Order: sequence, then C-alpha cells, then structure tokens
Amino acid sequence: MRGTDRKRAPTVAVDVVIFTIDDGELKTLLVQVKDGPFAKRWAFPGGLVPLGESLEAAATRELSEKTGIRDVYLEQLYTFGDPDRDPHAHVVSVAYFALVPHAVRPPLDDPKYARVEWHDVRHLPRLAYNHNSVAEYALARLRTKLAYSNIVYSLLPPEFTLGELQRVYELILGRSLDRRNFRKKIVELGLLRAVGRQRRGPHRPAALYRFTRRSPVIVEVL
Amino acid sequence: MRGTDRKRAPTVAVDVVIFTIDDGELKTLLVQVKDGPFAKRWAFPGGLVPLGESLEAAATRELSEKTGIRDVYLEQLYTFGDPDRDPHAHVVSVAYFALVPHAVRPPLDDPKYARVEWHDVRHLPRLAYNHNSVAEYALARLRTKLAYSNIVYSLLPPEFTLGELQRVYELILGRSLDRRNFRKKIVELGLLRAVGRQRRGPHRPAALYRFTRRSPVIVEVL
DNA sequence: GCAAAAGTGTTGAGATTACACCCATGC
DNA sequence: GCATGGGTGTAATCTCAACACTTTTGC
Repeated sequence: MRGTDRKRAPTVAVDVVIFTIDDGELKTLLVQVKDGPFAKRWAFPGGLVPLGESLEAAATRELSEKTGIRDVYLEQLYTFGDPDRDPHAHVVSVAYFALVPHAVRPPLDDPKYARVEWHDVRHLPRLAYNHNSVAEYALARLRTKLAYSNIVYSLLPPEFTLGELQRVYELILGRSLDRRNFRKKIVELGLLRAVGRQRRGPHRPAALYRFTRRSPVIVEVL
Repeated sequence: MRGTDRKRAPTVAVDVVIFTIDDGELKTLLVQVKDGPFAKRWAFPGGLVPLGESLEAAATRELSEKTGIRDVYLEQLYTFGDPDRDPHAHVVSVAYFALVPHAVRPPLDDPKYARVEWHDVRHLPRLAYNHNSVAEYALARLRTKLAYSNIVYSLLPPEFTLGELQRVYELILGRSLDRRNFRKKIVELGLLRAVGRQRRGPHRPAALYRFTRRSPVIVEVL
C-alpha cells in the first residue's frame, strides 16, 4: 500500500520557467541562490510542495510570488527525478513553464534569494541543479507548442499589431517568416479580431488586434 | 532551502500504463488492489519511489516486475499531484506509458495484488485513484505520438507484414487508412526494411519487414 | 523627400487524397 | 472456384512557399 513509510523518501518540488518578451529578447526569470552547495548560482524559482497542495497550485503560487502575475498560461513541462540533481537531498522536481506578457513590472524582491532578474535565454549562465537541461527542455516545448496552439496570447498585451505578433514568433522560433503568408494564415484561423483602432508611431500606423480567445486552443498556426 | 523538512510532505509514486496489442484489441495491464479504500478496484501498476531511485528506474522496475519485459519504449506521461487523488495520503504520481510487443507471455503474478490482467482500453472498469483520467491521457498521447514518430516498433514483434503494421495503426487511431497511401508513405520514410521472406497463411503470402531502427525517432508518419 | 514599417495576391511545386483491378493462397 | 488479404499507379485537389510593389507616417 502507498504512503506508509514517509520518512526516507524523496521530496517533491516545483520549478517554474517563466518566459517573457522584453526589449526584443526572450527572457526567463532567474533567482540567485543564497547558500547551500549552489550558493551564488542562478536557478529557476521553485520550492517544495507542501502536504495538501496541488502541483499546479504550488506552481501558480511560485509564479505570483515572483512576478505578482496571475491568469497566465501555465503548463506542466516534465518531472525530473534523478537522485543526483540536488546534492543535498533527493528532490523530485516537477517543472512548469509559464508565459507572461511583455512589459511586466520588474520582478518582486524575495528575501529568500540574493537577487531576482530576467535573463536572455540565449545567454544563460551555468545554473544550479539540472536547470540548464530544464531550460533547454522548456525552450524546445515552447517552440513546438507555438506552432500548433494559440498560447502566444499569453506573451502579448491585450492589443497588439500584426508586426508585433510576428516578431514574437520570429524571436522564439529563431527564423524569419514571410509577412504575407503569416498574416494570411493567422487571420484566416480566426484567432484574431481587428479592434478598429491603430497604433501610431514613427512609421505608417498599424491596425490593432486582439485575440478572440485568451485561453489555450490547439490549432495549426505554422 | 530544499529538503529540510521531510516529514509531513507528499510522497512520490510512479504508475505505468502498459499498452499492448492482443487479439485485435489495444489492451492495458491492470492490477486489482487487495485492500485499503480502493480494495477490489483495478488500477495501473505502480508503487512508491524509494529514496535514491530515479523515476525512470522505478518505472522500468515496475514494468519488468509485472511483465518480465525490458527494453521497450517507455515515456513519461504526466505528473498528477492532486492531494485528493488518493484518500489515504497525498501521493504525487508520475505516470509513464510503455509499449510492449504483441504476444507477450501472460502477466506475472504478484502477491501484492489480487489479480493482474490485460483489459481492452475501450472497456475499462471504474479504476482506483484518478486512473481513468490517466488512461485517457495516455491514450491521447499514444494516438498523437503514433502519427509523428516510429514508436509503433515497440508494439510489434521483430518481423511483421505491412498489413499487420497497418492494422495496429488503424486499431489505435480508430479509423481506417488507405492501403496504398499507407504503404507508400511508410516505405518511402525508410523506417522499414524488407526481410526477403514471406509469411504464409490462409491467403496470399505477405512480405515480411523489420524496422531499420528500434529506437525512437521523430518523423511525420501520417 | 527619405527612411521605415504596413498592407496586399498570385503562382508554382509538392504533398495528400481518392480510387480499382489483378494476384496468390488455403480450403 | 471462391473467399480473403496482398500488391500496385495515377489523377485531382489542396496546402505551402516564394515573391514585389505601393502606402503612410515622422523626421
């Protein structure tokens, strides 16, 4: 039977890879560990799951503690259980990834950590635990899922131009897309709705759009 | 820091959804729970992960204990952490799914369980824990993955005919495929190699094939 | 007026689908 | 000889990729 011998067993943690787009770069939120074997190293925010809390609740809590944000796209990524991940103890880590909109307020300070900062995913430092692998895994999942779902909605503000949307795709996928084909496809899928207003700037004004649904939908985008 | 308070924390288990094809049906291995709140109910085989064992090792162990089989396709499915899954305790369950070849010897008996049997996935009973959800999840993953990988190799014996291969796809996907298109596509992809011999039976003999690689490859099959 | 991004259709290639007849065997 | 699954090619359709010029604005 289960759950009888509670001592001498692995513990459970969640770690959250929080992506955002900032300043033309794809970034993730990292925290700097204060002490222990990984002191001074950066890691994804996370923590032990207390008895009675669901994994998704723990991940959501972690996310809102670090960013103040709620109601964003959050997905379970993978569970890492190698006993050697953490030299201190056998911790099974359930990794999540989250997408938070551009231009989020700066990360909240947390006395548990030395620092909390956004880092460009292309230049991550050597991370604590197995978090460099987690980062690769998260990025791979994000790339594939972007192509067959509408989850990009969670990276964008409520209103945006088609150019901005396309730049997000290009940034994450790491390749440029044909503008006419992209617009045609996206519009035909009915994921967007023109808002009737325009964004003015240094160049020709661009029509503003909204997502018709701000909830996950499986759809072949690219 | 992590791993300090080990008492009063959720425990970790693995559960394995083992698929096979038998008698023209897609089946999964179920065990009948002996006692506790779920006594007499069927469930997927699983058990607690001991300190120091990796998740994949625990799943592999569970698989070989129940079937005597090794070296089959095994993939992590999802981690279920709802505290109410198991009324007895908060157990975080990491679910795996495995594909074992047709015509496997009958499941090994295990004194931990009342019975161990193969069940048609189309007619599963009401299962213990949240295992009916796990079953749906596993089946959905199997269906999508079948279409873009070669993992079907793990459901088939070393040699097989194209007709047998096609029947496996049709069975799992629940729809019929065009024979000529199917054969053309599969052969062009180079996943198979004709073995030069034929299987004789009540009708016209069919050419025997082998997989060129018996390891997972991502490839658009359908 | 010039630099920069917005906006807009068509064509060709390749991939996918639909479809029908003969063959080899066991009984 | 007949019932059953094995084996094979082509045409129509659809999807995807490539491609260039005009417009609007701020400076």
